[in-house]
Amino acid sequence: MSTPERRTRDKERTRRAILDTAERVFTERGAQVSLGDIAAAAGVTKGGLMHHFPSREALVQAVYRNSAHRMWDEVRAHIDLSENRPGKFTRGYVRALTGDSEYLVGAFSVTGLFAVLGPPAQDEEFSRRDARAWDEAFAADGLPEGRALAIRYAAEGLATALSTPYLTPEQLTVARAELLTLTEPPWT
Amino acid sequence: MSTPERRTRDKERTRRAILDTAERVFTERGAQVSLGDIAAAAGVTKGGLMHHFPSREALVQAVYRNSAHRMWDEVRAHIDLSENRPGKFTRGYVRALTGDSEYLVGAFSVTGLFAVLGPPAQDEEFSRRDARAWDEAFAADGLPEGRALAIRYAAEGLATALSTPYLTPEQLTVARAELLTLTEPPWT
DNA sequence: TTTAACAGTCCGTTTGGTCGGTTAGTGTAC
DNA sequence: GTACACTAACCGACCAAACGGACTGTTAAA
Repeated sequence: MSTPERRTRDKERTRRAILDTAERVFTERGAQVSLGDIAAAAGVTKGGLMHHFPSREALVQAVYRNSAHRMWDEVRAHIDLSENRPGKFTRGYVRALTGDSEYLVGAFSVTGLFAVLGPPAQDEEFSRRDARAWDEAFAADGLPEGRALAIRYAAEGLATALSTPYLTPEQLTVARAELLTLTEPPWT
Repeated sequence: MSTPERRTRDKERTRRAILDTAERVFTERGAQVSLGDIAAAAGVTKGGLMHHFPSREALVQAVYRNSAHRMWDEVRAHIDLSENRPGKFTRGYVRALTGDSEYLVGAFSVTGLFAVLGPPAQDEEFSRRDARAWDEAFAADGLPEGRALAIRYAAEGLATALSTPYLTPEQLTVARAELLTLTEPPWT
């Protein structure tokens, strides 16, 4: 049959399930959740999880990298290719981070969680490369550096605040509109 | 004597030492550090720590509240009382959060750490009140809401990024200057 | 002498990780 | 096409270490 039937054992399917579940559980309950809890939430035993990710460190790293990639995907998806003026990338960044995508919120939370407060030096080289890539993308966007930095970190601050119950949808809407306006001239 | 001599046992001194040490260790190594490690870093045994803070929850709550108070103190200290125009409070906020005070960085990190990703409902009522107080302070500052939100969250994003090695001092300086400029008219 | 700020020890629980066993998938020979 | 062999996905029981917290002892302060 052409329709991929449901098999009881599927390496890739299980791996994905564990990865997605781990990301969700991490963002919901913090970084200290146990492997047993993650495994249970993913519908596997801890032994099964250990088969796919030989250590906790390995799982954390996989979740982290996966989220980092999703960040890029999501931002690219929010770039309006028809815009032929500076700030295109920055606007995509703002739209992605301040949008209502549950998907992206998880990715950003995990990225921040492990980048800022997670296990030290868990994936240093990768983090450094990723940070540089973001810097370069913003630098190539044609906005004055200060303005770009302000907008960028405002978007990140908003994305972080989205995980709390203290940022109202109205505030988010207003802030988002302001950030998009700030990407347009005059910049002075 | 009027000079407070160094006593070998001093409730308040020890409590402060534990509190400050705990905050430092939390920001350095994440929220999962053990009480034993905190106690050792503070120069006390775990038993001694348990005498001052009967449970882990109690210690976390004390650190959290302490940091929240320090945030207010630091921001107030950075307000220029001679400014007689809108944005006074917001500028103080920016100066405090984007300054180079190691002191404040720790406070903000811990606040964010436990507010966003820490133990759920560890001090919910207090958090809610605190969040409302910040909202009201910004609302009373005379800036357009969107502009105020953008600046506020940019400052917070920058403060968060300060804990990482990926924000250069030059970037911080430029971003800080831009945020201060954004508090001034014209606001469009 | 009394109080309380500690130190030191112990225990039940939880955690990350290991290991041997079980069974579903897959290639191969007939 | 089906029987067989082999690989690997997955399970379940287990262990040593670490943890939070309770408890008892010790000693500086009042």
